[in-house]
Amino acid sequence: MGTAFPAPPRDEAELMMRATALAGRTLGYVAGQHVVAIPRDLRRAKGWPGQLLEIALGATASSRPIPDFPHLGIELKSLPVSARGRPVESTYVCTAPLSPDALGRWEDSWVRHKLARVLWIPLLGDGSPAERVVGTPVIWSPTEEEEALLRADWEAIASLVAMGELWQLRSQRGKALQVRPKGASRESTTWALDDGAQWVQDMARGFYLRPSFTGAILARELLLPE
DNA sequence: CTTTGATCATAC
DNA sequence: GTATGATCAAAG
Repeated sequence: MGTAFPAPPRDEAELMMRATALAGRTLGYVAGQHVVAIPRDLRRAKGWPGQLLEIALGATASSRPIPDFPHLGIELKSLPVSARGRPVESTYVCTAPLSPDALGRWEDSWVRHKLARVLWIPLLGDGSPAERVVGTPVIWSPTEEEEALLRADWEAIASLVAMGELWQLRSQRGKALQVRPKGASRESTTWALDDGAQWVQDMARGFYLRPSFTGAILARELLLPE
């Protein structure tokens, strides 16, 4: 049996060693190693795969707004993929603040910092959680092209927020980065500055990466046919 | 089949 | 409510 709660990895190399060692294992096996209960499906345990991988790899950030491996500056993201290695879901990045001050500039935005270095762990299979299989890990930082794409999408969104045009924050915007609802329900709200510079409650939203964007990363790093 | 809008669990 | 971990499920 493995250690219930492994210590954080010393460095990126050790993290990659651990991640590589998980490749080919089922989530059921990994859960057994760390004495983690397995849900029968993900309908009421949507974050389970990600949280299991955090435990298995020694992540420490928990629910704090910092990278999963703070001392390494690395964010961990599980990524469900099809048999052909294509992402089947978008990837949540972070909350989208709806006021210009909170959004800040691209250079010091949450999105840019979170995506500066990411460990992607593909997960294969769409059956029971226990039967899903860990894929080959990918450690990634945005290329110049990818950063430019993210920046352009982010700045288009930021300008809408700056003008208080909250109704224009639609999911269809953005080639790589989109804004979508993010909350417990459609009633989940957050404070926002509207076009009359008044503070109002508006639907809570988050930044997400489109599957085409994450798919291109996997295809390149794993030499998959696109 | 892909995308969008909605939703679930948990910590604080 | 804000943050983390995301996927579900209806619509296009």
